[in-house]
Amino acid sequence: MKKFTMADIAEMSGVGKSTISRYFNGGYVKEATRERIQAVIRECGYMPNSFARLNARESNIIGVVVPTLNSKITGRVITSIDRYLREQGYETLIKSSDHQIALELDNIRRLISLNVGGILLSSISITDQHRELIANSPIPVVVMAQEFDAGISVVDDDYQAGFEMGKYVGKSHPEHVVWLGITDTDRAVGIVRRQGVLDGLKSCGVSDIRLFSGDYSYESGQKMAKEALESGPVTAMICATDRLAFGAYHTLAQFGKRIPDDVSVAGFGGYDESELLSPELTTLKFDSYALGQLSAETILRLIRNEPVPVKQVIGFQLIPGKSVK
Amino acid sequence: MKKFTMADIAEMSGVGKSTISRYFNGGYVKEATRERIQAVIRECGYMPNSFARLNARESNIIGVVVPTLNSKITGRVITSIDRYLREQGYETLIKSSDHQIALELDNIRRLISLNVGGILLSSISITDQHRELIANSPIPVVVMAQEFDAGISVVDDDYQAGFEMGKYVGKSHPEHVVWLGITDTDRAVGIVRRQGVLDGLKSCGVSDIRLFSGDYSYESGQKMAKEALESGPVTAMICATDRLAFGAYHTLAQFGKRIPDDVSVAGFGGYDESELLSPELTTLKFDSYALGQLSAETILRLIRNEPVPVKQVIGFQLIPGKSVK
DNA sequence: CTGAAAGCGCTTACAG
DNA sequence: CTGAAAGCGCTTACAG
Repeated sequence: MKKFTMADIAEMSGVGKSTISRYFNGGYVKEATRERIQAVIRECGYMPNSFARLNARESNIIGVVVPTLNSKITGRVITSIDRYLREQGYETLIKSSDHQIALELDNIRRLISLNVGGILLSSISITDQHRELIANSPIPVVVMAQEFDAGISVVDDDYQAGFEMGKYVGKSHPEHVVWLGITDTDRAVGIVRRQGVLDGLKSCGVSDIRLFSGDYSYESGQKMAKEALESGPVTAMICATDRLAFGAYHTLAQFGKRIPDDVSVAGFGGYDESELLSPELTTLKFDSYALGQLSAETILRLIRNEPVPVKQVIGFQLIPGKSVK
Repeated sequence: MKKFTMADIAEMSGVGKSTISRYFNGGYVKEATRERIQAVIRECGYMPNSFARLNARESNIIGVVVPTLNSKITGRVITSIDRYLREQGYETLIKSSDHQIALELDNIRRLISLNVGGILLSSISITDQHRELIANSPIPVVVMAQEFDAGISVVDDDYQAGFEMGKYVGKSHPEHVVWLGITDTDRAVGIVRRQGVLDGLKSCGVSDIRLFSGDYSYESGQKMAKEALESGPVTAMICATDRLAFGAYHTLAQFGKRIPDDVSVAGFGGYDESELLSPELTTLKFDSYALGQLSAETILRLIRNEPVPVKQVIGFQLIPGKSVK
C-alpha cells in the first residue's frame, strides 16, 4: 500500500490541494470537479491524516479518558462512544489512566495539547487540579459518570439507584447489614451510591449498618467480605459493584454461609454473568450504552455551540435475582 | 491551561527550537542547557505533540487494532500493551473494528497513512486483503492471537489448548459431545482450537461429536446450546469461550439438565466469574497479559531492527472446575 | 553543542 | 468555484 498524501491526490485529479482539502471539509467544489476527485480517491483508497490538521479551526478527534481498559462497564461505554462518533465522522482517541490519578491528569493535558476537538472524561476522582485544568481548558470537556458542579456532566443516577437497592434489601428486614464499597475519592460510587443505599435501608428501619471500603478488584471483594464476616454478625451484604459481589460470593462459600438464607447479597452492574451465579445475583443495571452515546452527543453539541444541559441523568433498572431474602 | 508549543519553550529557555526537539529525542544537548530546558518544561508541564511529528524518521505511536472494545480478553490484552508501551515512552492508539471486517481493513489503512511506528493487529479474520495490505505496508505489523504465515505473530497455543481440553473431557468418556464454536473465518478459535478439541476427544476414543457455530455473544451460546439439545442426546458441551459456556449454562437450566450429571460443560477464557458458577466452570486460561506485553515488545524490536521470532506461542493453564464429570 | 531553514501533510484566508 | 502562499507544531540535515 502506497502512502498517498493530499498533494498526490491533487496532482492525480489535476487540481490544487486546497480543493482536495475543501472536498473533505465540505467547502465549495464544483460538481464536475467533485466527481473527478471522488474517482481518484476511490481508486487509491485515500483518507486524509486527521492528525496532520495542525492548524484546522476544529479537530475531528474526540479524546476519551477512562480509568481502565479492563472493566465491563468501561467497555460498554467506550464501545458506544466509538460507534456514535464514527457514524458522525469523528475519530475516537482513547487514553487509559490505568487507575492512576497522575496519569489521568497527564492524559487530559496531553489531549488538550493535542488540540482535540473535545474531551470525554471518566474520572477516577475529581480533584482541584481537575477543576483548574478543565476551567482553563480551551477545549470543551464532558465529565462522565461522575457529578461535576463546575461543568457539564452525564451521570448515572447513583443516589436513586442506591436508594432503590437499599429499600429492596431493607424490605427483608435484615438485622446486620454491611456495605462493601469504594474509597471516598470516587464520589459517584464511594459516596453518592453509598448514601443512597444507607438512606434506602434507613427508610425501612434498618439501623445496624457497617461500612467497608477497598478497590474495584475481585480480590478486594473477597477481602472486604472476610473483614465484614470477622467483624461481627452479617445478614446482608450490599456491594458497590457486581465484581465485588462476586468476591463476596467466593468468601461466603469459604465461610460456609448460604445465600440468601444466611446472608443476602446484592451488587450494582448488571453483568450477564450475574444471572448465572447460584443463586442469581440481585443487581442493578445502569444503561452504560446510553451514557456513552449521550456523552458523545453532548460533546459534539458543545463543539457546535448548541445548547446542552449541564447535567443529564441516565436511567437504571433493578434486576431482582435470588440472592436477597 | 495555556497551550505551549515547542517554540514557546524554546523562547522561554533562550534556545532554538531544534534544541528542544533534540532534548526530547535524545540528541546532543549540553548539560547546562539541558537543565535550563528541564526547569522550563517542568514549570509549564509541557509535553510535545506526538502527532505533529509529521516528518520524523520514526513515530512513537503504536497503533492497536482490536475486534471489539467489549471483551474481557481484549481488555486484558490492551491493558497490558498500553502499560508496556507507556513505560517505553510510546503512545498507544487504539482502534476498534467493532466486529466489522471492512472497518478492520480501514483501521489498518488509516494507521498506515497516519504513519504510526508500528501496528499491533488482533484480527477478526485474516483475508487476502489483509495479506496484501500487510505485505505492502511500509510499517511493521505484528499479528496477535491469530496464526499468520506471511509475517510475525504472537499467538495462543490454540491447538494444544484445545487438545488438552478435549482429552480432559474425553477422559470421562462422554457418549455424545457437542462443540459450540465460532465461524471458520476466525481461524484461531473457529478452526485451530476446534481441531485441537476434536483430536483430544478422539485420542480418548470419543467418536460422536456434533459441531455448532455462532458468534461470540452470550445469546449465541444460549442458542447453540438449544440447537444442540434439540438435535439429539448430549452428554458434554465444549464451548469455544467461557461466554458461550455461560449461555449454555443458562439454556441447560431451562431444559432442566444438571451439570455435570446430565451434561458436562467446559469453556475457554478463565474469567474470574467462571469459578463462581455453580458448578464451577471447567475452563482454560490463556495468559492474555503476556500476549499483550510480548506483542508490544515484539513490535518495538521490529522498529529497532532487532531480530524477532516469526511466531511466539503463549502458554495456558487448564482450570479444572466441577462442571465436567 | 546549537540554530536557521526547509519540510512533513494538512488548513485557511485571500486574491482571482 | 479554485489555487498560491503562509502557517500549524514538529524534525532533520546542514553549517557553524
